[in-house]
Amino acid sequence: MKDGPDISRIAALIGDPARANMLTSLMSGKALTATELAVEAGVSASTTSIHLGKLEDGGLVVPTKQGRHRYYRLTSPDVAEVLEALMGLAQRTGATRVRTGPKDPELRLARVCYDHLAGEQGVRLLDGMLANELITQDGNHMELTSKGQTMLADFGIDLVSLQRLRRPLCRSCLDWSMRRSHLAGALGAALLDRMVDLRWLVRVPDSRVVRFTARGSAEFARIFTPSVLNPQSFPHG
Amino acid sequence: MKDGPDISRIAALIGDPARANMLTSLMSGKALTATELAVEAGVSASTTSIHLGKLEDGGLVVPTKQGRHRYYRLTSPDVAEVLEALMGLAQRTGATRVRTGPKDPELRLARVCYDHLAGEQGVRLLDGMLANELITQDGNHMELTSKGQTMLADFGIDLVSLQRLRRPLCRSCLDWSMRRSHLAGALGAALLDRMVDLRWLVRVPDSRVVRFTARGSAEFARIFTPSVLNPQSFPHG
DNA sequence: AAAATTCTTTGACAGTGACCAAACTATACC
DNA sequence: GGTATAGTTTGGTCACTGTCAAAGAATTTT
Repeated sequence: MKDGPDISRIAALIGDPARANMLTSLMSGKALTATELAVEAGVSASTTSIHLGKLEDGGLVVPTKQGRHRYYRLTSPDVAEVLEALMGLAQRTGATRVRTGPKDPELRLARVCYDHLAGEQGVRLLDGMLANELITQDGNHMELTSKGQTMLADFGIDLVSLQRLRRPLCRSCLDWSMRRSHLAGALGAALLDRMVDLRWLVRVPDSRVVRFTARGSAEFARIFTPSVLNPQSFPHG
Repeated sequence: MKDGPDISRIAALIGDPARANMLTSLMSGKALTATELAVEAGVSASTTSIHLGKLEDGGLVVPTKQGRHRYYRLTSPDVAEVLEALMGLAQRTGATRVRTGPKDPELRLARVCYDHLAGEQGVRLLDGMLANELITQDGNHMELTSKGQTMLADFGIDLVSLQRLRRPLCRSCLDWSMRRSHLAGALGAALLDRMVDLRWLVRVPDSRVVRFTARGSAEFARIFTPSVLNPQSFPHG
């Protein structure tokens, strides 16, 4: 009766605390060097090397050689999605980290999920885009409306080059803290980039947390909030 | 930088092959006894007992004492969702079971995901319901339309008692084989039950596979296919 | 009351895997 | 070319966990 793919190999990879820490660190979307990951995981360099080898064999991370550094990143947003799902279950079953840091509320409000915005604000973003009919959703499949295309072009996002990527433009990703979907995919990533460019938000160093600036917070609410139904004017910066 | 819940505990639980087999077996939605799970996992009764103790401590399964049997089931559909997500990743990273049985194509077509329909037909069901405007979706949050309420009542589903449950009525669940969402939640479960009652489909014993009967296949296509946009008449019985 | 069954506990064993320090390779900087 | 830095490999230790058989507890059947 044990039909389906074998999940134990992958789960075992994530099941080691040191490796889980490395993977969680990589959820910030940044590629990290082996040494940085060693510090995150709290183990020696040699141990880290072995762990990273296993993660690579298992297809969870991918190295990029750059000079004498090896930068590691998650293989794909799919991996990030599974990690988010696990975090959700871990939290609900009470397996929360003992030191539930002061960062926790900030993390719930807005954080990076691999390469796009997650948390309360991430969910709000997707809700707003759906309500404003910038995106239509049908199952897990989402599409940009023509209204959405105009709006995003105005917002400074180059849709043409995004569509040239092999990666799906819109995808939904389940949020561990909100239990709702937020926007992933190439568009989700581009939106995060653009908001950082506009200084709507700044990334907290060495963390997944992002902080909205005062102006960013106001603009974000004005433009991506469901109640707003009329055409918008966008900042150009 | 390792912000967020600790995922390694849960992943480690799933990471043991014997336990992974047990959990995968429980994806059929049936509660199984310790001995049955021992057979599935291919380990002795004593080993099974220890495994089940750990899974219980970890909050992944829940026992029900019944006479001299102990029936185990997954704690919640959340757990099933994580398992599905892991199966998806496992398959994409090529960690497929070596003996990729003949059941595989059937499994992709239609299977039970804990308590609702998954696979190609499961995805088709949700697509059809969205296209026919029986359900609206907004992020991960879905709601039944008034049209949907009428239709489902006609179909023989008691929405009043469903809504009395604590469980959300509509929920989407990501399908490992299709990479699309299918309908979970109380309604997803009720629909599966009803289709079994109507003998539209039969469950293959000791498996997650479900087989559509000839009539069931025709009726299902007629009623839940996106192209159908007009009011339907439903079978009663 | 005795026998059969379901499951847990105990005790013992084996294998695996995580870990580190030190030696080694490769790249970059001066 | 010599030295610092980044990462891997090697060798060895330690702890944990999965495993089973056999005995024990709980419950049903005869």
